[in-house]
Amino acid sequence: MTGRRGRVSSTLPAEDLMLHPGHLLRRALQVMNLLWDEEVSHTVTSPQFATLNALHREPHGLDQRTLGRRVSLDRSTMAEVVSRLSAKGLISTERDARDGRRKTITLTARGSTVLQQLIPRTHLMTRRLVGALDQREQDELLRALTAIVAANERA
Amino acid sequence: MTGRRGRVSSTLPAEDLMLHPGHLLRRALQVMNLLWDEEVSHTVTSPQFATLNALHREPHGLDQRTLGRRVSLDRSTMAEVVSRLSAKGLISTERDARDGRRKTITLTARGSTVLQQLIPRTHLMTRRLVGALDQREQDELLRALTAIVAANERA
DNA sequence: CTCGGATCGTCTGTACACGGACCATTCCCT
DNA sequence: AGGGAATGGTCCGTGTACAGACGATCCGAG
Repeated sequence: MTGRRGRVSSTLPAEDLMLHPGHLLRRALQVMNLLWDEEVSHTVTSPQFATLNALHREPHGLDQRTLGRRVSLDRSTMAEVVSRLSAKGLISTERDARDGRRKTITLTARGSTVLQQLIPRTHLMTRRLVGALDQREQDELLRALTAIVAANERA
Repeated sequence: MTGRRGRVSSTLPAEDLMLHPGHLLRRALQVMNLLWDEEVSHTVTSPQFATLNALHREPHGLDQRTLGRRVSLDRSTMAEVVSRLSAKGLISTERDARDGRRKTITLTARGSTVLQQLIPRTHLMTRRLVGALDQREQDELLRALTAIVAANERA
């Protein structure tokens, strides 16, 4: 009998990763990215879409840091995303006149058009992503993910 | 009245990303990675853990491609993960004698020890990750993520 | 007005993640 | 046995993702 007392030298069985929410989150995101490519765009990624969306109806634009907070990207990553969107002509950047540290990011006309075209496609993608779930399960998923994110808003 | 017919020139309102499962998946994974660092390990990442775990109780080892399939990593990424785990001495690689194309990956004694130490920590991490949900909600989340992943097993 | 701390953006280094091109090896069919 | 297709690994390019160091700028306390 492998008792409860003393050191147990035998190794534990391998973990079933399918029971680990963390592992499943990674896999689900992989699926999402796959569907994004198929249904939404080959050129604009989902973080890029989120960025364009955050700039929509912000006539004065947003500085890079604030933009990052809105779409949940850190400084470094936001800088790269901004650089790529800028190269594609979907946003324009300008140094803030009042605060020399800040960079003001604005949606270009082309960026706005692209955003409008992409929005309905994201909904199609989402339908495929959660298509295997019934309405109640979809609601539960949204609630659960929101709770997880909200519980770690700190920092 | 902005009618239903004809081209609508007015722009649609910005999307609320909090209602997009795709966006929430990305954010939830960010939270997971944060908690992983705090609760599990600063040196072994979650894909690395998944890799070690897949090798557990595989005395003959696995080739890189099969390993990748088990943990859901493509060839390129698996190669890098293997390289890093190898550098840390947690796995060992060897050319397959029978099939010169294959590389056989085996868990080292040190890798096995590290894996055993990490397993209980991953459970603590998971508890924090889904701590805001009651048991039923946790089950629903697992079911939903599993369904999403299973629905895209193709390819 | 000046200096010290806070803030913004940049840059570097590390790590996942994937597609495509490429080479070596193996497998299968003739 | 020979040759073409399939397979395994590598390498390159692109794109998130984040921490830490750094310089420029701003802001508030004295």
